[in-house]
Amino acid sequence: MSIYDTLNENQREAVFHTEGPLLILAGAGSGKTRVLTHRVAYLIEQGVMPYHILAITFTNKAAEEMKERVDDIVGENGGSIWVSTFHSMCVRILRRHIDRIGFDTNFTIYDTDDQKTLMKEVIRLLNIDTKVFKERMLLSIVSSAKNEMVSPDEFEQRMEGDFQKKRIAKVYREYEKQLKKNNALDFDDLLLKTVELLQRDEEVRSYYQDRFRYIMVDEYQDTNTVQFELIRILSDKYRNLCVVGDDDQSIYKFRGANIQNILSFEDVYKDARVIKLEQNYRSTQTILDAANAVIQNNKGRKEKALWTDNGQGDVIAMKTFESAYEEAEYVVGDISQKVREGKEEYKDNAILYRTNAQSRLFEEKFVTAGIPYKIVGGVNFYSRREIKDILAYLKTIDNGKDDIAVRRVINVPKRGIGLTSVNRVQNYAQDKDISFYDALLGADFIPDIGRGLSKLESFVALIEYLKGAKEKLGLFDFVKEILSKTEYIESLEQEDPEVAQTRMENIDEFISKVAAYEENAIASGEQASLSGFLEEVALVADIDSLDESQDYVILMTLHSAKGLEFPSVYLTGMEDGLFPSYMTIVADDKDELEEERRLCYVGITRAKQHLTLTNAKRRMIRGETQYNKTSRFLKEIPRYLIAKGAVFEREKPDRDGFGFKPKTGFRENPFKERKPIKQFNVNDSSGPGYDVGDRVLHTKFGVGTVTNITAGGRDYEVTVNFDTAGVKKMFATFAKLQKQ
DNA sequence: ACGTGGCCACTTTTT
DNA sequence: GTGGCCACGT
Repeated sequence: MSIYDTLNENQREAVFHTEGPLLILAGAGSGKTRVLTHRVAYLIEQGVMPYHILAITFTNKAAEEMKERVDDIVGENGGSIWVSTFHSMCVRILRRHIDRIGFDTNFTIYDTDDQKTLMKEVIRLLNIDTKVFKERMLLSIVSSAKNEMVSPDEFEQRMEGDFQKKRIAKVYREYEKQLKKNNALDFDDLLLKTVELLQRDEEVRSYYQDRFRYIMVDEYQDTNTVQFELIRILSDKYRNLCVVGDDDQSIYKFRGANIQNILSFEDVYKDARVIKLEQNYRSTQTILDAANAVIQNNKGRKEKALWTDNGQGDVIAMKTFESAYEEAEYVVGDISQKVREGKEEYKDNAILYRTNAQSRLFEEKFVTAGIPYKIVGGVNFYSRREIKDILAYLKTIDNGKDDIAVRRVINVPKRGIGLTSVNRVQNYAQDKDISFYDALLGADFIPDIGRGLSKLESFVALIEYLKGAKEKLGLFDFVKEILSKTEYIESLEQEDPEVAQTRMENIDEFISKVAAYEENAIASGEQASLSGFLEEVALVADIDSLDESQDYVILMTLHSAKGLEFPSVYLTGMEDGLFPSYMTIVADDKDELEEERRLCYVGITRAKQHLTLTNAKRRMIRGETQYNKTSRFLKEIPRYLIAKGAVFEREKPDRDGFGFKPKTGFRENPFKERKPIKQFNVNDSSGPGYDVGDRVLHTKFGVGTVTNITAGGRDYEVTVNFDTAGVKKMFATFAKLQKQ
């Protein structure tokens, strides 16, 4: 009996085929993760050093899971294999070697917001008319150029003769120049610069080629041109490249994914072995039939048909509602009922939708019904204002060349440095061709700076002090020091007491993340560096925070759902104009519609047992009521698979036990016990109101036991071991822990 | 220097 | 319905 006995014939073949290029066409739910992990185990068993194995996944979460599962099979041996996303792998390589192509190794990573700010700057510098070229559009053009590995020079050549487009080439060039000046890379650069480095530096190239003798790439259908080039170079010496993907699940064309990477893999690698995995272990036959029926309407795909042993299962539920409001009410009520009857847990249920905006109605219903839920995506935690402010301080201290970060915090909290002063510094820096912060260091040479000088000097003194503090303190204490020395919290309260509460909760969560990062680093014997933390933060996706051990209903877009599975799936907003989106309908572009259809296919195949499809006749979009028709994708599902529910009537929700509170009364979120914000200066003898050993309740982390309390200068620092969320350190003032 | 009020564009999806 | 931006007033 070996671990490979549980695999089917095709899966085994994929596991044992270790030498040379291999394409695994893995249909949804066909056990590709099992194949990949077993393949790693097999390689190690065959005597391959773990050190020589590289596995690339789509998200950090997938990478974590894979590491765990490999460890389960081969023990800690798996520890030294590289499992990471494209982006984190590139960062790791670049941090070591990017100086060889003329960047500092402590570069900053720019997120979408930073890119926007930078682009605005470029637009200003070049006097671009934003009526003609929108910054959004410019960014997307630059991004696709980078994804296609087109340099500014090439771009300009291609645009020869078109005056307008030549202007875009100028924008591209200037944008690149600014990035370099700020010692920053954007997301696309992470990939592009790595390829550039490998192409240009023979020594680095052969080092990594020799290191990564066995390379595996998951979700291959969503790789773009640079990513393809990257793995092509890396695998060029040993050619042991195994890619796994499903062309029917390619949904990131808008982000540069090149479906040709998978469709023509066999043309590029003539000796490639191709293995199809068509047996599905996830869903019922009914669900698969529906998925197959939908996807069959696409033309450009590799023919395949999923099948399963799982049996027919339930028919698919389909409900039409008068309004989106009723749709949400039904879904929430249905889940609530199933849980009450003990049929399922909350976490068995996922609500999927096309656009993030649709989450709002569901959220409202969940709050009133008192049901735990988790929304994935939407406004990224790290792009909230207060978090970006703190991050900008950290970046300023970490990389003084990052002008965008410095300019963000120079007057936050308000310290009387206005636009005029900032512009003077800016112009001076530009003149002398030095960074913004370097200009501040020599502020007394700046012409006309006048009364602003003392304020600038005290800002510089603050940053310089913090730079010193960074060396002496651990990361956690250092972040606390920043908050205290800048008086950031106080300024929040002063500015707007209403939202200060939420912002402080976010800051509290951020601090917990810092603590978690530090503990994690110490546990794995690494150094908890500021740069390391910033890097991790820049590369996390919201989906990475999904925690299967927590019992909550999960809400997310169809895009985020890729790679996941749930016993019950609600595919909501199945309306023409919403899904497929209005844009793709009017674009009248077959390819775009096919991509939407693949998205539908992804959604359907997330369901293991129960699939519910819903739509609403009327819904508010951007404050306007729209009347949409049933989604064309719904009509592609054969009728016999569907139990069609009548149009929803408001049928005595109370007797049905939907459990909704009457509309009047009880509008407050029951999770949030509002207490007056406790002031700083807790130097009184009362303590935080609980003690070591007490059981306490936190709004986000649930119940836990207090393991430590230390009195800081102005606040108590509490360590709590939460039953589900693990150990967290936090400030008593933010945490608002309730003694149980 | 900084706050405010009105106008506008925006929403498809994200590492 | 919301957030960003500009113009204006203090």
